[in-house]
Amino acid sequence: MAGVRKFDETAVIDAALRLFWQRGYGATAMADLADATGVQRGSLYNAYGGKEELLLRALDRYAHQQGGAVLAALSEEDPRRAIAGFLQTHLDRMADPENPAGCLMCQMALECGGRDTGPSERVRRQFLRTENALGEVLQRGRDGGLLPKDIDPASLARFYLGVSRGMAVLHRAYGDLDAVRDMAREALSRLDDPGGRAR
Amino acid sequence: MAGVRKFDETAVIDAALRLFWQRGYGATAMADLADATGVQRGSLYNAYGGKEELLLRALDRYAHQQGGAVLAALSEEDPRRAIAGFLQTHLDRMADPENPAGCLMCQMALECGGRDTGPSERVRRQFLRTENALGEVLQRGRDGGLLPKDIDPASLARFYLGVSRGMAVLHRAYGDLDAVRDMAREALSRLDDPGGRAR
DNA sequence: GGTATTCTTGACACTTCTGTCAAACATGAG
DNA sequence: CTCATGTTTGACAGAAGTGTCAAGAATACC
Repeated sequence: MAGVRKFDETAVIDAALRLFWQRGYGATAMADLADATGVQRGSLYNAYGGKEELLLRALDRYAHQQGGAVLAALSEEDPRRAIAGFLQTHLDRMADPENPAGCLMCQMALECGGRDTGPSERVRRQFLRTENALGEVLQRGRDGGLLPKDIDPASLARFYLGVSRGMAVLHRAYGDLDAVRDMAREALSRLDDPGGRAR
Repeated sequence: MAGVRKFDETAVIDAALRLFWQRGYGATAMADLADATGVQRGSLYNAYGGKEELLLRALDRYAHQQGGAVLAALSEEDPRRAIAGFLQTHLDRMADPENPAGCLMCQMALECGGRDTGPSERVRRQFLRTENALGEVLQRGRDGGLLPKDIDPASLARFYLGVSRGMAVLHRAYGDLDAVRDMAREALSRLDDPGGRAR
């Protein structure tokens, strides 16, 4: 093997992640990537083949970064605290002024969602992964008696997945966290148990 | 006044609405609009000036169409049924095979949400309108004793707005209504009152 | 050290999209 | 009927994006 790659691949994927997140996939050109990274367009084509592959890598990277925090939150034993932590993960990301508004995964879900292309498949898989992780937490909570017996873990998992998605939309639309925080709080109270309903 | 417009303006805005919804704003070219409507590109530029104005009109039209159903649902006296009807409105739209997946307003919120352009301002206004309508229903319900006194109508309004947004994301990502239905059901149960908590 | 392999660079050809315009056309108003 | 006004049409110029490639540069491997 000779002819070693000069540029920092991590930096390139990070830049792609950020640009796609900020401006959207369609509105980001290869030239923008080249400008942002200082890597020549030709090198990017040589290394990745094209824009879609860069998006796929950015999505994987994003999933890896965010997924770490999400899984950490969901590994909390108490199911309510786990779900609260899950929502807090998203709040934290949105509160970070370094990050563009919203959620890359969410935006690509909508922008690429019409066709069944690679990116939309990747997004779907990621959503399912999250859904499953949420479902396990809820199932465990129900089985352990920490959550009401009459909940439907799979259904609630989709609910919380959707809530996190809705939060991202509100964040991007409104530009602030007020509505996002409200939404998280109200969603969390779905698990409240004021009359000791857990049985 | 002479030189009368030949094409059906409604048909053009409808086509724009559909194309933007299906493919996204950036991925739709003026030529696509021209192809879809049979109207020459030059005529479209003459009539609307450019793509952004077409998006604005499409958004207004969409808001008008959807807003009608939403307001009708929210005019139901019983607040729970009103909220249920609100969510059902979105379910109905997504269940209609004529419609592209997701929600135009939602998609433009994300695609245009980074910059503070005309479209994103339009989306924000529409979101606020919906939020307010929801808030009034919840406020009325609380004041009338039909909902628990301890709810926060403004916060819950944002919650249900966000839920409807999350539903759209899930619909577009998954392509089916299963998760969407689950989400609506779970969100609605936030208003449940198993122990007669309304006081 | 030589060599083969891979990366980099800048340029090129091609496609797509935008925005504009002059000329032709149509029609309501007088 | 005539005219003024606004629309349609097709073409044009230019900007932006994509994908490719040959030549040059760098380096691991033998």
